[in-house]
Amino acid sequence: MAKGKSMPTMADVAREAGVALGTVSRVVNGQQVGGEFKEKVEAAIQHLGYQYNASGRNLRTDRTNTIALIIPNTINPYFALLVHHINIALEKRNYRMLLCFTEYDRNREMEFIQMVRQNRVDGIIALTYNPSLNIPDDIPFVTIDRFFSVSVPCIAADNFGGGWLAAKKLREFGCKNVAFIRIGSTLTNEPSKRKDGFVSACVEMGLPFEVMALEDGAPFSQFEDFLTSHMENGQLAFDGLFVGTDSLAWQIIQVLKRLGLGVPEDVQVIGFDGIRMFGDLSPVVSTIVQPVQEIAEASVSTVLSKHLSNVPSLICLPVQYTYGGTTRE
Amino acid sequence: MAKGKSMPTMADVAREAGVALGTVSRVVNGQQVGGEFKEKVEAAIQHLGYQYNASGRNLRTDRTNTIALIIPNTINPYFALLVHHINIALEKRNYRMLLCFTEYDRNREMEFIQMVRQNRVDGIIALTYNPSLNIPDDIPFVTIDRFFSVSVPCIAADNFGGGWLAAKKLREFGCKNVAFIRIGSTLTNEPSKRKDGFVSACVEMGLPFEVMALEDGAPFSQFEDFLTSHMENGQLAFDGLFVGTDSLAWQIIQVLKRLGLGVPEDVQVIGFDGIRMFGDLSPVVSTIVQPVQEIAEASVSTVLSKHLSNVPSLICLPVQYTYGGTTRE
DNA sequence: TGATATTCATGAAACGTTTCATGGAATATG
DNA sequence: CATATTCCATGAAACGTTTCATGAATATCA
Repeated sequence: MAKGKSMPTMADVAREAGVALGTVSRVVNGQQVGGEFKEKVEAAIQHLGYQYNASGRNLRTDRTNTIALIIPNTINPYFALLVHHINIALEKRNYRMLLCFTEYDRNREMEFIQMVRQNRVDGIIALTYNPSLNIPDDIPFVTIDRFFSVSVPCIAADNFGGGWLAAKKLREFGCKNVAFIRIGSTLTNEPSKRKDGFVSACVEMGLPFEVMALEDGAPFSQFEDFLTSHMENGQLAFDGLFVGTDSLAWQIIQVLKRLGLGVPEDVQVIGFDGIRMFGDLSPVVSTIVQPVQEIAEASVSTVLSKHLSNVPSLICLPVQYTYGGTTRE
Repeated sequence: MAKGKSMPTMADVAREAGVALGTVSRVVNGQQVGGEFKEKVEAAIQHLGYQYNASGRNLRTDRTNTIALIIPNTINPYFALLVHHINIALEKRNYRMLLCFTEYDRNREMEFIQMVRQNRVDGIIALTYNPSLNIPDDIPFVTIDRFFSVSVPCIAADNFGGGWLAAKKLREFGCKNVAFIRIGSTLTNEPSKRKDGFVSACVEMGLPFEVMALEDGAPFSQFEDFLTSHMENGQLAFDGLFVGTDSLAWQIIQVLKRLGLGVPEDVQVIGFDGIRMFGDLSPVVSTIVQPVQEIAEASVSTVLSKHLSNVPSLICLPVQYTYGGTTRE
């Protein structure tokens, strides 16, 4: 390791400044130090180009100022956005992020838990699809979008409210017959409440609805079958669709177009997530936008809060509807 | 920090197993240890649930098994993909990744260099837009897409070849009049070679071409002006466009459609990067695909190679054309 | 002025690991 | 059987920091 042959240490600084080791430490950490001493130490630090060694500090304090983020990947734009905002929130507090990509692999998740323990992270934020994950009880642990137990705080969007809002919006746009479409075995997780909110609102408004749900791994063609089976001479039985995620919504829209249906003229589509093209251009579809920044901020402040026991076990953050071209404006 | 009150150490294991500290260390590190001892130590490790403390090891060895990745953000899909593959390449080698998002801010970059030095990372991989970045010479340093000097290895796609390929493809599709469009002050960087390759191929093939380049921060409307100024009774002067990035290509396509031009019927468009919708669906536009996985792998193996001086100063990796619906198939 | 309180630099200990010199036991060699 | 050799567990030192008890110097008060 070409690591500068050997960087100066506090001892070097102390020698150069003619003070004790502990004095240097207090200067570096911004604690009370007599003016004259402080100047000498700072001069020596400048002169030697001293940079403190985090390894030494970590060892001594048994803290690393690092939070592990366990997440499937960074390819999915929703995850990418989450990583982004969590990093910002951590950095603001002078924390580092240790990223672990699970790729939805449970074995990898287990190994990560072990690895981050070896690295003595100060906390873990996890977005996992493994309902039987063994959550360590000796490290502050917070989940996103997945509820495990009342002793593990969960941060999520208001999925129920999002589903509700989607139904309201479709009604507002004049829809007479709607459907909810989703994929993924998320039955016990927070995002499944999107359906509940949607259904509740439809019932309350007396809006006829149908639900089409596929388990993880089911062939996408089943959606196509579902749609075609609800068509009669070129007309779809639904004039409004609420789809569980933007990604799925996009795929559904391709199918609709292939079936000769216009979006939003013939059928209006609302997705969920708030994905934008290239991360910064306009939203891909009309959608219920997740409050990603707020989720990130809440996750970080929760995992870092010293008294984890006083913290709510579930935090739901408000969502918004955004127009993206697949509904009437 | 609720860190398990105090996790067992090697000393605890040694005591439990009735052996010396160093013996435990050698078992943990898989070094030669007599069978009987090894068993006893492993039993004690199991029994105590011992996990080694990386801080102690880092301090002692002056290595952290961590590489810093300095990159603008993870929102841009190209960056997200890069982060993804670099993480995989590092993990394969039992390295961790310390992520630094610059948000294109030079001050932040400088602070990161300092921070990663404090954290004693074993190397740095950087994708930076700051041509005057002060590159440390005591930490292995590798750049992606930006060439600094022969002493700093740069890994990049074959941008020249990509531009060349784009021109060939447009010609192959029957284009008679083409243009290159780009944005960004990348004049001294690798991606600027996209233009060079494109121009060279056009010249060689005798294909008439034009170049429209905007510096960073210029208003996007100038592209619109450029296009409209090259229109006459609803016809564009070009029947083929090569655009510097997929993101820009997407925006240009929106403008073309607004101007009543069909893509690819009236004008064919090729982008650069290989961005896919939602990270995994089909490509957004026809494009020259960056070999992201290869770039990641090369960056990691280069930064970790012990003898950085024997390493090429520029590594260009081959690109591919992919159909995405904005050219004839 | 003398006694007491306050401030703050000092020196040493401790964090958990790796590594190195030491030497005892077992094995090989003559 | 004596000596040389190998093997490998041991104990201690070291990595760079923070923190704590100590005590000297200064400030406060009667």
